[in-house]
Amino acid sequence: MLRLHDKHREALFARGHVRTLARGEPLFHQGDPAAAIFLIVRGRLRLIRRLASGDQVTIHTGRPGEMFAEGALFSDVYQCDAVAVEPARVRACRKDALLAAIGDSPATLLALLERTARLLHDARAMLELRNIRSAEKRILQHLRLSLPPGSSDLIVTFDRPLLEIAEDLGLTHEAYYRGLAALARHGTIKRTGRTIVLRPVK
Amino acid sequence: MLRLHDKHREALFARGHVRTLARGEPLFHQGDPAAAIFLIVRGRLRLIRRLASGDQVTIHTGRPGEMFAEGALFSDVYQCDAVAVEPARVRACRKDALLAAIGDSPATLLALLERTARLLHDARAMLELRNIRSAEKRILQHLRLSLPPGSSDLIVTFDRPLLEIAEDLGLTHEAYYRGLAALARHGTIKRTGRTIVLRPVK
DNA sequence: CGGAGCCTTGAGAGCTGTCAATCCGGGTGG
DNA sequence: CCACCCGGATTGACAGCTCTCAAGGCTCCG
Repeated sequence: MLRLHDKHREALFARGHVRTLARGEPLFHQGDPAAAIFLIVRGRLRLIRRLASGDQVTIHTGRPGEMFAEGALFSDVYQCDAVAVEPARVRACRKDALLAAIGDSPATLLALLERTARLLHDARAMLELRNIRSAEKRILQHLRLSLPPGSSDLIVTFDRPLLEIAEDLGLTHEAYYRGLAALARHGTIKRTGRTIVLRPVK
Repeated sequence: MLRLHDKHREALFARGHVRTLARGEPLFHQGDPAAAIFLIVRGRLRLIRRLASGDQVTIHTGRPGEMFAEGALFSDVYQCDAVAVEPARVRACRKDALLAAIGDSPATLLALLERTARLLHDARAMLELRNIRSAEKRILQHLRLSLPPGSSDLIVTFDRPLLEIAEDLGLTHEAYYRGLAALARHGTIKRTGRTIVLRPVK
C-alpha cells in the first residue's frame, strides 16, 4: 500500500524475485511467516482476512504500481490471505533487505513516513467523498479534488478508464456516466473524452 | 490523523498550548505558516480545502483522541482550513519540538511509521467496506471486522453511540438500526444494547 | 473484418434516505 | 423530589435515487 519514491522502489525491488499468478491464485496465506513485501507489476490483488466466525472480509485491493502487503513489515506472520483478482505479476522484496535499507538512513525512513502519511490523507479524503450521498455532487467534488494543485485552470484529465474512476467513487459506471452527463447538461462541466473542464463558481 | 502511543503523546502535548473553539471557529487557515500540529481533546474538527474554483471540499473530520493536521509536518504552510464542527478543545504541539523529538530516536520514528501504516490499513479497510452496497451485508462485515482479534468468541461491544457507528459506515442511523433488526430477525446476530453476538457460519 | 474494452442510454425495481412520531434514560433546575 | 429536556434508540410511510439488466455504438487492434 505504501509507494516509495521511484528510485528507491527500483533499488529495493530490482533484484527481487518475480512471481506470476493466475486468476484466483494465492500469493501467500494468513499465518505464513512474513518474509517479503511486494510491488504489483500487473493485475490486482486482494488482501482477505479469514475470521474466527468462518467467513472472510476483503481488507484491501492493490493495483499496479503500488506496494502490497507492507503491513508485513510490522508482523512476523501475514495477517491476511493474498490472492490475485485477475492474472497478475508481482516483484518481491525481502523484508530483511528492506529493513536494513531504511535502518541505514533516517532520512529514508522519514521520506517513507511522509509518503505513508500522504496516502493516509488521500484515503481519508476518499472516505469523506463517500459521505456525499448524491452521485452528482460526489462526482463533482471528486473532480474538484482531482484538479492539479497549484494550477489556476480548471482542467482534469484522467489517465485511466472512467470505469475505474467510477469504481473508486463507489458508483457503478452507469451512474457515473449519467452523473457526468447531468453535470454537462447543467453547464457545470464540459467534457471531451477523459478531459473535463470545470466552470468556475462565479 | 496520526495517533502516537499514549506516553509519547502525553509527553509531546503535555506542555502544549490549549485552545478552545466555538462551533464554526477556525483553528488555522490555508496558507498560514505550519507551526504546530494538534491533539483533539474534545469535539470534532474539519479540514477543508479551498479550491481555485472558488468552492470547498472537506478532506477529513477529526475526532477526540486523534492527532490532527499532522500533514503540517511535511509542509511549510497549512494546505487546508481547519474549523470546529462543534464546540471543541485542542492541545497544540509545536512542529519543531516534535521534529526534534523524533529526530533523536529512529525507534520513535519507526513506531510512528508503524502506527501510520496501521491507520492507513484501517482507512482502506473502511473504504473496502463501503464498496458493499447492501446495508445489511455492510453492517455484518463491519461487525465481523470489529471482532476483537485473536479471541475466538464472536462478541462485539461498541463503546460509543450506534449513531456514530452508522455514520462511519456511511449509513443513516435509521438504516443502521433497521439493518441490525433484520440481522437479528434472521438469527445472524443477537443484540443487547451496544453488545452484539454473531452466529458462527455453520 | 471481427472482437474486445470502453462508453452511453433506456426502463424498471428495490433499497435507502428523508420526515415524522414515540420511547427511554439520565441529567438539570426549580 | 418532581418536571423538564435532551440525546440516543426505534419504527412506519413514502419518495427518490441508484443499481441492475439490457442493448447499442464507438475505437483500437489483431
